[in-house]
Amino acid sequence: MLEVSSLRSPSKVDHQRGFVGDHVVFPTSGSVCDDFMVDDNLLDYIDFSCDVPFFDADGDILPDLEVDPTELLAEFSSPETSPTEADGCRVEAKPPDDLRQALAAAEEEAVTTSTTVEEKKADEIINRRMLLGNDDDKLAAASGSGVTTTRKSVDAEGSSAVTTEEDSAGAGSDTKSSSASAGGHCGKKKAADKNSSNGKRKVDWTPELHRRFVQAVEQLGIDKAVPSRILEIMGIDCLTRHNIASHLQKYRSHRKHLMAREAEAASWAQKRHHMYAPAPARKLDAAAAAGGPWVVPTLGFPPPPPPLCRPLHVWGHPPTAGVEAAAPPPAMLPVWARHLAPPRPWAPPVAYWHLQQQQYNAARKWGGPHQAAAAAVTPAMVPRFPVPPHPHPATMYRPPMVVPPPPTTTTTKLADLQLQLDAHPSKESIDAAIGDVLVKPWLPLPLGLKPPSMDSVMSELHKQGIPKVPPSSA
DNA sequence: TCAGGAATAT
DNA sequence: TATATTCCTG
Repeated sequence: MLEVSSLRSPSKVDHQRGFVGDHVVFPTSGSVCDDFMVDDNLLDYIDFSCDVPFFDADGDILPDLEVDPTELLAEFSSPETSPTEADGCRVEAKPPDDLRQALAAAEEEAVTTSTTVEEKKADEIINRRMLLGNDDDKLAAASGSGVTTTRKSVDAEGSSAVTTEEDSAGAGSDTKSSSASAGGHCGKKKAADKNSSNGKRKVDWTPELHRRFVQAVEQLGIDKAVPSRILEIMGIDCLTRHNIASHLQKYRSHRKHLMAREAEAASWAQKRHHMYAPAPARKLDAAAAAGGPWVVPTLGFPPPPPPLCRPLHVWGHPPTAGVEAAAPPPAMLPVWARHLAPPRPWAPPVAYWHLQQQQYNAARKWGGPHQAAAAAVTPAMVPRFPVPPHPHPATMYRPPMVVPPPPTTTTTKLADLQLQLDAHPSKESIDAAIGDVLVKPWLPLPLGLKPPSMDSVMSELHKQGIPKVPPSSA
């Protein structure tokens, strides 16, 4: 059968036939099979137990026509020929006479080798039957009158498409085949032939198919999910255990990879916390976690912010597509403890952004039932933290001077003092701050500034109403 | 003999 | 990169 147009661009016909190029296409709700669209879930409508095998497109297309049309046209295109004219898509528009003759010869050869009009019709019928299932009523409705006769003739004579397909498939792909198909075991050879039409065909794991896969895995549990059980639950006969095994391998690989990344991120966050939060600050963090106010660290870098990420749903599996569509996207959760949130936006490490991008990208492919939610996490929605102006090195380690607004009333003054007492660093923190400035002369200070003396610092603190801290008993 | 899984090929 | 195939092991 000659199909020049579908050779280069997957057409509607290709989808109806169940393949595009070398891939079997399991039509989904988003496919172009509008003619056969019955409801939103076409997958459920299709009978995947298709006893009529998937046909190999190669048998319908002349091997000679696999040549890129641009190559054919290259001979005929003059230097003045525009690129669009040299495009293969222009063949039908204005084919050169020589090319037209070549195509005609090829077409004639195609007709003589494989097909008659009836066979063309039979092919179309069978391909539609692939999509519609085996129900004869549907078949008749789809193909019109004369269907039965044609199919019978095909079945009786042995469809040239089927026969040559299987033969060519077996011959073509067994060049480095396993012993199962090329080892000479008749039983296995027959089994291989029986499934050759779908077994040899590359499975296109559409989102819908993957969704079923994920549901099966979830149902079994990731540890107990084995190909045979998954296949059983999925209930798609056209898939083989090997197909499932291969996909499961990739599924586990992706999952392992992402989990490792998550663990790495968590570990990194914990290290950062211990590295940059001084012990007194950690005490205050604990106090803040207990409900108290969070205290701005007076020394060191503020802890970097938790990149807000939606929980990884790449490998999560909500029960149904309907629930998934109705469910709102998962809430943004900070990777780090909430009480470590910095007072201002902070630039996240680049790795986190990349991680988010990968999560987004992976979710789009591997989100399965969560693809709708994953689609909501567009890159634009992933928060980008503006990079704050880089502080001058000279002021980087300077403890900020607390300048409270003048109290107006006694009550508010007391409240302010209490707030300061609550929020102010402990004695150890103050000592550390002073010590850093006084004891570490290598810390740079702005030009013209001298390190404050202990007395001046304590005086400043006293002015702010902070009483002297008695010597630590420890 | 078969299934599972990792490694390798396409 | 995605999927198929091969090979090894239990």
